[in-house]
Order: sequence, then C-alpha cells, then structure tokens
Amino acid sequence: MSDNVRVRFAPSPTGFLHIGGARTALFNWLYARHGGGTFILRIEDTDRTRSTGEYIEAIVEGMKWLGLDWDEGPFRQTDRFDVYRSYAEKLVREGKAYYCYCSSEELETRRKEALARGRLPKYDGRCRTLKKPVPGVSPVVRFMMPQEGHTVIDDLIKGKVVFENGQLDDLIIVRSDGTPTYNLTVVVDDVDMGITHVIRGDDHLNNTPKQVQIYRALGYKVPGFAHLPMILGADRTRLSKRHGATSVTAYREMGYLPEALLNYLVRLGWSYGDQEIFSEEELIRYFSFDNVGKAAAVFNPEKLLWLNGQYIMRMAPERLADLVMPFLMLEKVVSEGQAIDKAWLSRAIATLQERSRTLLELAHSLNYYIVEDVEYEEKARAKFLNGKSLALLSELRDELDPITDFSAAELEKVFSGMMEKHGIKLGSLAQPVRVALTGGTVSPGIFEVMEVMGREKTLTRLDRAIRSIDPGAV
RNA sequence: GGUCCCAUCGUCUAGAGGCCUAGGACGUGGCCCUCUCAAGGCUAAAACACGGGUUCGAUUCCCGUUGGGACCGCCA
Repeated sequence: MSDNVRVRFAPSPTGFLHIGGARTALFNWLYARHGGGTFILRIEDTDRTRSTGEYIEAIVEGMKWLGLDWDEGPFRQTDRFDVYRSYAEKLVREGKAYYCYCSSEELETRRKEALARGRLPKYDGRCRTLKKPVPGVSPVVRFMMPQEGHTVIDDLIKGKVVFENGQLDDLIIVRSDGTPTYNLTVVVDDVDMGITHVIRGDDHLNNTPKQVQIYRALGYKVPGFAHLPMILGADRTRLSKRHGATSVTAYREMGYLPEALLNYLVRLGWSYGDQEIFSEEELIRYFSFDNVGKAAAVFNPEKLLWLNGQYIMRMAPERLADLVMPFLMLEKVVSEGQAIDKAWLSRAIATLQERSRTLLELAHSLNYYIVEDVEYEEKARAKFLNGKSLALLSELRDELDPITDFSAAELEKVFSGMMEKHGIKLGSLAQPVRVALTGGTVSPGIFEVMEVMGREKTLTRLDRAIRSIDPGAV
C-alpha cells in the first residue's frame, strides 16, 4: 500500500514535556512503529510570546530520554511563516477568508456580553461583507466558516462525532501582526507533511470540525483522527502542575526509568487483556486503537512507583550500575573523582535491586556499601549494639578472622556454628551484625551483605561496633 | 450557559447479550515464607451511577436522568 502511516507529535514549547504530552507522543510513536510508518516531531511555536528555545530543548531532551525517536524533524513552525501566509492569501483570494477590522477590545466586550447572557460567544461575521479597509487598523484574517449543515468526524477512538456548522465561528487564521494561528498552521503542516493520522488529546476534539472545514476549503483530503482521552489528577480535573510532578524531567530526576514511565502511561487508556508489564516489542506488536478506551484516566503515582520497582528488579545489575552513578554523585554517596569498580558495584546492586523502587532509593541504599564509616541509627544502636550482643560480636569477629573465602555459603557455616553452640536463633546474631555493618536494621540478607562488603571492611566495622559498646575492647 | 466527550472496585482496567457467584493490577488488611526489609505465594474487603425500554435473557444494545470532564482566545 502506498498510503503508509505518517503521524506526528506537535507540542508547543510553552513548557516542559509533561505527562500528557509524553503519552500523546507515545501513542503516535507506537502507531507509527506498529505499522512501519513515519513519526514526525513538529514544534508548534507560532505563539512567539510564550514559546522559548529552552522549552524546545527540554522537549527534545525529554523525547530522547523516553526513547521516542522520530524519523523527521524537529520542524519549527516559525521557519514556515511564508508557507502559511501563502495559504491564507489563497483563501482570501478565493473568497474563503476575509479581512476583519474589529478591534480585540470590542471583540472582548462582545464576548463577555454573550457569555453573560448565556449565549454562544461567537463572532458575528460583521466584516464578512466589508469591502473597504479601515484606515490605520491592521486587520486579522478570518476563515469563513460554513453556517449550514453539519461536519462529521469519524474518529478512530470516539467513533462518529457530529457538529452543527452553525456552532462554528469565523476563526482568526492570521493575526493583525501577520503571524498565522494554530488552526491554520496545524492544517497546512499536516497537509504539507503528508500526515495520515492526527493522534492527539481529546481536548482538541472541538477544534476538529473547524480544521476539517479548512482542509475542505483548501481542497485537501482530511486525515484520520484519533482523540485520546485526557489524563486527570486525583481531583478528576486535567492534570497540571498543582497535582505535583508532571514534567517528564521531574520523573527522571526522581529516579524513574523511561521504560517504566512509558509502560505506566500506555496503560492509561489502553489495555491488552490482563497484561500489565510489556516489553517495547510487545507494545509495538500489540498496539491498536481498538483497545484504547474512551474515558479519561486518573494518574496514579503509586502504581507508577510499583511498576518502576518491577523494572528495576528485572534489570541487569550492570545496566543499573551505569544508571545509578549520576544519583550516587548527586547524593554525594560517591565523591568527585572517586573510583568505583563497576563489577563490584553491580554485585552490590544485585542485593538491593528488588528492594528499590527508584534509582534514587537504590543510590541511598548503596550508601553503606560505599562510604568509609557508617553512622548508627540511634534506635538501632541502642537496641542491638549493647552489653547483650557484645560477647557474640566479639566471638563472631574472632571466628571470622581466619576465614579467607568470604562467600555467603562459608559465612553461613560460621553463623550456624555459633547458633548451635549458644542455642540462639539467627536473628539475635544477624541483627547486631546488621547494625554494625549497615548502621540500621534494614538490609539485604546478612551473608550477602558481608560477601559484597568483603572481609576487610566487615572486620573493621565489627571492630568499630565492639569498641562503641566497650571502648576498652581490643 | 452552549457544544462535544465520557460513565465497571478508592485508582488503572478486562468484559464486544447468556462464559459474570463480574476477572486482573495498584493500594489497603490478614496469613505463609523469613536474619531485618523487600521480593514472592495465598487470602479478605472493595465496582457494573440511576430510571425506562429492546430481548427468553442485559455490565454489554437504545433512550432519558444524574454525575464528571474538555472546549468555547489575535493560546496551542
């Protein structure tokens, strides 16, 4: 087939890439990859007062971090003003658009009036028949919207949606400063770039009939539409800053994995039976609009956290070692220029990964493996490093001293011997040791910890714990 | 207010007329495992918004009500 899928993600750079945008990008990307199509990144920056280069960079960076690679672009609409202008002129020439000299102040007054009276705040079309320019006023260009009949959208997700054309008003396609507006640029670009399917949030559904009319006026084929349901905050309103972290960057900084975030996002509105965790290949293979839901979804950070933990748990420790390094530096667990052996770090991570839900948590847990001396948590010290455990710790220290094979299996033998000798349970020995080695009462299995820590560090820390109980001990 | 969209456990969802005693997941409670914490296993509580149709039979189809959301810009 020659009608290969071409889709685009078209954010406006008036903020960072946020959760909602990321999901829109993801669905576009999945649809393209599923059908061997083309995914285009386009920056809609016609609003020069609010768009910044910084945000463009942030969006591009966010997309890269998520692994949503694009095949064409990023295109910028500000580079294409000439194109839009020529289309607008064409519409005016053909009588499908006209100059309007109404001032924004009087329009605002009329709109407020209409709203106050419960009327549709629609432009009345008074400049439609105006033949002569008004001196000293820079006009806008308005698109002449048909007022009869209806416009039908056949949406891939919502189904057939019908709009009365009488509800549509003559929207502005060129501002008085000569710059084009969204409803024109989006159509022109989608035509120019050969977009076959417009996949976007359903907050755009109400714009769609207007755009369809512009397609028709321009004489172009209308693309397919797929309007994704919104993502809501806990209070069931559109997800926004006041609901907490909403930028993709924020999640990266909190130690989330891009694949986990994507996996979470895809399940907001899409499902494949009972499956919760998907590889990238599965996502691409299974994705279809048939199983995209119609209802808005509430963003649930708890489930995202769980999913992230699942991904960390399953990831190769060596890869986690690379990913956690920046967090170790940032959290000052590792100091500038300090060399960390990656193979060793990977072994340490292997003991911790099923206990960490984020890279940040992992970095914090790694602390006691890496630092020179641990600090004891006061409650833990009081409970486990005291007169009761002193003798046991000393004895263990002496038992351990001749051991050269510091493997979990060998260490367990030493512990078992002592347990038998004193008729005690593992807990009464393991907990004091745990506090001595990690400073707290929570850690991976004690033998694993000792194996990773190694003979030297283990003995040093035991000595130090013993001295902290009895300063006179050797 | 108008237009449009939507409606299954607290949340994400499965469900395409009988498979439903409504399934899974997160979260919550309990139990098991156990050197702590996790992970894992088992288990419990928890939903078809309401009212009319259609049908032998509605969670599923239709209509209405209610509720929620989005949009109504010289923003995108």
